[in-house]
Amino acid sequence: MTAAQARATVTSEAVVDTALTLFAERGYHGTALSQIAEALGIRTPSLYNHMRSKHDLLRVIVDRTTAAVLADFHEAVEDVDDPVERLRRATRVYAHRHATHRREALVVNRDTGSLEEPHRTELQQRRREHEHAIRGLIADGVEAGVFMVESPRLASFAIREMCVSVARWFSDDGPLSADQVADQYADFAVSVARGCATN
Amino acid sequence: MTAAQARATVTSEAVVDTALTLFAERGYHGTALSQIAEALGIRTPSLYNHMRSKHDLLRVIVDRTTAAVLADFHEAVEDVDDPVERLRRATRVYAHRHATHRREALVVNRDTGSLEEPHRTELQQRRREHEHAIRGLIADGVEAGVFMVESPRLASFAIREMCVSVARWFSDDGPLSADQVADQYADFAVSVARGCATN
DNA sequence: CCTACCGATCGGTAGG
DNA sequence: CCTACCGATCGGTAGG
Repeated sequence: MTAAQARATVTSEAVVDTALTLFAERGYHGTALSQIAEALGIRTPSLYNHMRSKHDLLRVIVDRTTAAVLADFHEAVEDVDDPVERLRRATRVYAHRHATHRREALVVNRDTGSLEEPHRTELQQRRREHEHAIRGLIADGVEAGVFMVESPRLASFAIREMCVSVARWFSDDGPLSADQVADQYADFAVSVARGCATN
Repeated sequence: MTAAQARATVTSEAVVDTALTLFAERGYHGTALSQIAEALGIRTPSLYNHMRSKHDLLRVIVDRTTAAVLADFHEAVEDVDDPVERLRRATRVYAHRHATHRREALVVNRDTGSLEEPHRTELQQRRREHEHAIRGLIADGVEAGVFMVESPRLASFAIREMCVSVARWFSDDGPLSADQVADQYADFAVSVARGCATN
């Protein structure tokens, strides 16, 4: 089921998925509902059988994605005690998600600002939660003497954005798999936290 | 000269500057010319005395910024031979620029895709030039035996985006100056390139 | 799922 | 620098 067909039958999921593709490509404000409808092979008003509004499509996308990021994190670090390994796993799963869910990442990072209140604040809160979690892992490692950074806050910013950026270039047709990229980025993250720049 | 005043006199630079602020805040497609005009205290059609089109405003912003990034780079590494110091200086100046030119960075990274051809391709070409330059520094260090990464390409992606992200959180009112942030990010970059994750 | 249609707003032009 | 105005398109509704 790809594009225009006679008397298409469309689901809510298909609408979200198509919105995801187009929002990622052109941005939320750069995408018209008519384009989403056309990609699904229906007329614009028919979309309203499957969604509340354009804004709600964005809200759903951002909501799901940030929830999944937090779930990933907790699953990745549970049952692991070593601070280095905890950071490695947390960053690996975060980078991995950005290779396998590129569209979601692009939309969240580009268009969260277009959310209306109270959604915007709620979502930023959830992203902050992930940032604080990563920052905590780094601070734990510093306390344990295995990491050496001046500011866990700065390091967490740098490490997280490094992982996020995978969404901007990763391709399934590229030379490296999502797993391979995630492993290397996890190494980058640990290198940053260890702080081996000064000799 | 801030907002609405009776019979304002506006310059081309003021229009670009105001566009920069609003594009950074709401995105290119999320900003109306009427909002730019209002911020300048004039009517929308009067903008056309100082610009060619909305699209051209974006083009000018992206064009200037990418040119400045390349100029920064070349000035930073000239007369430096040590590969470690070359990477340190290149990333320091890049991070520093993203702290001091936040709006420009946000617009370039968010809205370059909204440029029409041939501008879009031209500008991506210029960004690629910077990426290749950073990649080259890393490859030089690997060859010299001072850096240790599997893929200079991946490392350059990670390091560059790390620096870019400074624009997303830096504040003049924050605890760290642009210089201090730039120094720490340069350390992060060198740590990544040295590859001290595996023990 | 459709056609018909809404008010609002968009970027931009004419003409002074 | 302005007023007056353009066609196009926006997100969304009515009603079936």
